[in-house]
Amino acid sequence: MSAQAILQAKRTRDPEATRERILMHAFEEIYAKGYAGASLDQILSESGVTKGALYHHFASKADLAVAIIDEIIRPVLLHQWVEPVLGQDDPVTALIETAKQNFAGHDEDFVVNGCPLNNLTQELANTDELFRTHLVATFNAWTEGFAKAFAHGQRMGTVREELDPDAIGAFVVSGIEGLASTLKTTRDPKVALSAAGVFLAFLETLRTAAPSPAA
Amino acid sequence: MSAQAILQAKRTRDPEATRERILMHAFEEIYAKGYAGASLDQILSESGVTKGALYHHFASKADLAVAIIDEIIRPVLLHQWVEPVLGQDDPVTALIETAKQNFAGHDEDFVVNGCPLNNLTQELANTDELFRTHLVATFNAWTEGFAKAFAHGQRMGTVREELDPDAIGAFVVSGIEGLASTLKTTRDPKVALSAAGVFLAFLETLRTAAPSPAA
Amino acid sequence: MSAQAILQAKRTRDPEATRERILMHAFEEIYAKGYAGASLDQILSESGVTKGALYHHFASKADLAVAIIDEIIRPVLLHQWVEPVLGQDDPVTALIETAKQNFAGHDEDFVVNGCPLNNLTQELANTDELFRTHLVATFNAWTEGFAKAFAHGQRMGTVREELDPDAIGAFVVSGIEGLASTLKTTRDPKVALSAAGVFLAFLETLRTAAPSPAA
Amino acid sequence: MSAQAILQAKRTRDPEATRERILMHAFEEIYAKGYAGASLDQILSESGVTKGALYHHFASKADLAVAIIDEIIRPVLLHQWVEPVLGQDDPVTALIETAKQNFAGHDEDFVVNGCPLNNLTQELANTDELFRTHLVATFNAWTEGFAKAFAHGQRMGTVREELDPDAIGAFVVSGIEGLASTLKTTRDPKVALSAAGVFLAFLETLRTAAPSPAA
DNA sequence: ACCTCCGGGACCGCCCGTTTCT
DNA sequence: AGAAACGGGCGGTCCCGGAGGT
Repeated sequence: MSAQAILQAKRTRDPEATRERILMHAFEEIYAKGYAGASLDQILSESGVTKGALYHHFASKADLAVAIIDEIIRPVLLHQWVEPVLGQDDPVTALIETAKQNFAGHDEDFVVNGCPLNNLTQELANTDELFRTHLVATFNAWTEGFAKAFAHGQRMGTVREELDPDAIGAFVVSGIEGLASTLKTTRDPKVALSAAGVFLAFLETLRTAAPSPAA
Repeated sequence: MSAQAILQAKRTRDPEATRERILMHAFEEIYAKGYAGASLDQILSESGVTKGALYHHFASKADLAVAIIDEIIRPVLLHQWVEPVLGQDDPVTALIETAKQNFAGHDEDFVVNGCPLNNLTQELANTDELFRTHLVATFNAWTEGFAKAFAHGQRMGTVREELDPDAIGAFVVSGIEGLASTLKTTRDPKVALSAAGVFLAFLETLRTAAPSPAA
Repeated sequence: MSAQAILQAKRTRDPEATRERILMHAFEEIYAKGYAGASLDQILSESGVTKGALYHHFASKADLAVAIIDEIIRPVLLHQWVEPVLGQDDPVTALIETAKQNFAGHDEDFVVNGCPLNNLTQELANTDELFRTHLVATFNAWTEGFAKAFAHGQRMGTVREELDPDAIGAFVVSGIEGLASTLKTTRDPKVALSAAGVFLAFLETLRTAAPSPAA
Repeated sequence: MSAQAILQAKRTRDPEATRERILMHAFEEIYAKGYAGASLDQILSESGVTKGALYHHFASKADLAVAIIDEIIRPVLLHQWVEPVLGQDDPVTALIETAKQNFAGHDEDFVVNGCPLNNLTQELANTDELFRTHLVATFNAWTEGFAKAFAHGQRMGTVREELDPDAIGAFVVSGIEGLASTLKTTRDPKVALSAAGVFLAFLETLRTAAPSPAA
């Protein structure tokens, strides 16, 4: 069989691609309407996939949601927030830059729909232990990413030594979630950005020595 | 009509009480399961009220949710967070005390179900303009309450003058929401409280030079 | 309100009648296709009733089936088999006559679909304890009806005294079920009737004294 | 191809064994849950066979059921009931012994699930002509087996001559089915055995004048 | 001979809302 | 003001079967 034939075959019968199609469209639908509000039929009709294919790849709607958390939300979150900061000798500056980009370069989706993790957390964390497990795992990965970054900064002498990296990591994530929630509520970037400004000002206080907030 | 008949009628025919019953049980159900996940039939059977009574008092499920936002969530929130701070000459100290109480004296509900406003915001802010209007109104009332409190503190000389009361108010609310979300996700008071500690430490920086908590 | 007005109102909104409509059509459908094979949507469309009405009167498909057993199958069975025999001084003769009528005057339904009790028993007795409870209750009512009739015959001196009424009652019901099953299988009244002939010949042996089967 | 490869292939590619696996597991599932209630997917997962293999060996679910009737139910039934009786000079004694064994040495399955033939008959005899054909063929084989046995007994002088072997055969099968149904309904061996006692007593009346069980 | 992947229909249950009536 | 009957539609799930591939 030639390489071309393989490619052609891939087009008509490609489980990986099918799974991906479902996953992406399901993410969009759930992101926009929430877990309970999302309709599998809607996801199916928009992705051009059938019931049979869906239930071949996922055991249930809940299983689909779990896959979205693990395979989409978590990696994207880590990519957007942790990667640019982790391993930097000056994590505070890196984090501030990252935050500015993520809040300023906000796509419409982020303003309207908020943070995907936060959405699912609010809706599902108290309904099903399965969901909470995967949501917590994502939250922890995010938190620990920041904690590691700050600890490295402490070793490098750019972050104040007396701080607890874990506590700061948790607070930073918590703050980001709060700001995302505020942005989604008000839909007014001005309000959100002014609140974000206070947040960034706080981040400055994490540095060692010189740069004080009341300079 | 005999006196007994009147009493009997009073018991079954009490519009205010009926409305209140519906409202309270609906709040509980929606608080626990979200708006989409809540079932009117469930609310009805738990409150011992019938469909007829429900639709006499409320035009629709959405109308019921709006009433919950306006008549339960908003007043409770203002009572718990704004009242203890508003008008205080040292609002920062008052806020810190309030925050400690609200986060430490956490009832089980708050740990498991999170902040009611945040829950509804995440689920409904992007689905229906009606909902968003009432959610934003609540958010603004909360924010402005803090802003006023800080402005008063500035006039009293307990809060640093160069700060923008509106921005701080928005950030504080945003931070509270984020911490509530964290608590709901992890269900681990230790994690949430360590993040909250950072938040409180930040609040301390809002004071004027000489920090006089018990002055 | 005049009597006519009441009747007219009854026509448009008559819960009893609606319940009855559902019950009858559901019985027909389940009788013909079995419990698992029966479709609620089919029952609804044939009875002209809607889902809302159905689930107002019955909690589930299972609940509907239970109502059919209790309110249709059991009374009809007792009416057709037990009533003509119970209290008769010569129950054997009465039973033989009844059996002849029920097997000979068979409607098409009985030949094709068999005994409703037997059908449901075969399908459901081992799947759900709820079903079995109601099926056993029906079976027992039938059996005990015959037992009482035989005991009365014994007191009247028409039934041989050494026989155990309960055992005979159970055997007679068992035999009727077996014959109904045979009729349903073969759809050949000749075969079924020749087997039924042996059954009736056996019943003759239950009498006292003179009339022996080999007379 | 190496010897090992051949062995490996043998293990996975053994059409007869695969067919047998499917057949046995399908029988168990249908026996327990009925035809409509049985799930092909369930059968497949329990037997470790795939859809492809199933539809290679059987054209449809119905075809599978037909194979079960012809290749499992019929031979087992004939083996259990007819073989011990056929060709015996005293078929009545042989039948009584067989019946005692089959009803007393009841395995749990038989008590709970009843007679496989009876189950399928009740469910399917009136839905599909194909099914009925095979069910009737099984029923007839059973009936005729008994008829032959009784005719032989008549020639041997152990069975009363004036009886019609076909009628008795049909009645006996009918009676067995009825007793099996009773046992399945009540799940109470006492009730079933007392009814069975009456049945066996009837069988005794089939003998010629001098009852010589051990002659 | 066998297997993964997929097609699409239909099922039961529930849900929100309305109507009729007291 | 409140109670009960009813209207329909949509929800997730599962199911039988077939097509494509090895």
